[in-house]
Amino acid sequence: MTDEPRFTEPPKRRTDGEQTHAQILDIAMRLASIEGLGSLTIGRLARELGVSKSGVFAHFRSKQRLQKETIEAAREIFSREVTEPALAAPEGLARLEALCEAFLSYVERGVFPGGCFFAQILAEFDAQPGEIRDEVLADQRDWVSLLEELIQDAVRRGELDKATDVGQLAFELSAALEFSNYLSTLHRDPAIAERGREAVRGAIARAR
Amino acid sequence: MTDEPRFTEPPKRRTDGEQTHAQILDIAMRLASIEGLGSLTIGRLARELGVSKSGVFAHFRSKQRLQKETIEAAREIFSREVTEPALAAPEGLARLEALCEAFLSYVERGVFPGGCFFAQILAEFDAQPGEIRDEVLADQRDWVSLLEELIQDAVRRGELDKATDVGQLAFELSAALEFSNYLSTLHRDPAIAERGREAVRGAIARAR
DNA sequence: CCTACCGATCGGTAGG
DNA sequence: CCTACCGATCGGTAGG
Repeated sequence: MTDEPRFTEPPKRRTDGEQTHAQILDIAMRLASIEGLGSLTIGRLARELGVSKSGVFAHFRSKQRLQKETIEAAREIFSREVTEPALAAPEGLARLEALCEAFLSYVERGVFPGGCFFAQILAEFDAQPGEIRDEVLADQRDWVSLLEELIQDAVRRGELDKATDVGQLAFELSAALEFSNYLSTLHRDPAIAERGREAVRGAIARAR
Repeated sequence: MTDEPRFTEPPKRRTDGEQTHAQILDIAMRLASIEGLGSLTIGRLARELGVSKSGVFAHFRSKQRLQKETIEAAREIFSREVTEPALAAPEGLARLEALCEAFLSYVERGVFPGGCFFAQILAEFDAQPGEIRDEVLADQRDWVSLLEELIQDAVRRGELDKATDVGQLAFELSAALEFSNYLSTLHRDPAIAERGREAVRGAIARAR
């Protein structure tokens, strides 16, 4: 691979070892979003970075550990790019709408080159019991909890109907967002994100 | 012996080679629905079937070919389990509803042990250009075309509103069905299919 | 369908 | 971070 633009270096000082560690995880996240977390190999990462295989291995000591740290690094990106911007919106319905828009924007902006990292590993590990699937389950629950919390807030404030089925609305919003992610990635067509936006608008309008 | 003419012999009697070929594809579909089409290996299939690696290899002559034939075999299962039963319903809205229900039932019945085969390879190959992705694209287009056709029929018959956005409704139904598949597979909770059913009912009700 | 093999790559270890 | 290595497995070939 060629040198790709990196995130601008944060002002804090890192040791060389910490920098390399972070660089490995950066490449790992991008690769995993495209080819899956199971297709990650230590040798491949070493080639991409131009170091020896055992040079990469030394940072993680097992493939499982590499996979888990890659998920953890992706969580930080997701928080920074989706959750935190949305939580900056005013509480209530506006914040719920901001979260949905932040997700669609994150897919459109290509934060991960293979689409949403967590949508990828959901489909990859949904039927493969083990520690990775448990992580996927936890992330899925956190996402649904966040959505339900924002929906509940909007209901409490009278911006959504008291009779709203909170779990059902969270399901329908998630379905629109995640399917939008898969189709956008497949077709590379910006019109797909608009389908997602319309679905989100419709689901929210019906709950008013 | 088998030298005598047999009039009772079913015409679909296969040679041993054809039977083995079909058995390999059967295991390949199941495995791919769980672990992905990229994780299929010839050696693994050989072990599962109790034959030699090159015994399996001889049937396909390349991994690509194995993958493509696996997709083709899965299409036949999908037709038999989802599309054909739905097309047996009366034309119009009833047929559209039958298709959605047939999909949810196919997921619930565990036709593939890892959930819908095509949802799996959609997520797996959406960002990996190549011949497999092209197959995924074609299948996705066929699915959307079928949905849109049934929606259009229902509109023509006055069972759905003339103002219905056909493409948008097809998107929303697909989103509910596919997300239902991923979550059902992840949680192994029958309540998820009900979320899907409710989402389908809602989307159709709004288009009436 | 088999045995016997090929070069490449896998995750991981030893020792520095 | 490196070289050098381990046994296992990969896709694929040769010859039967």
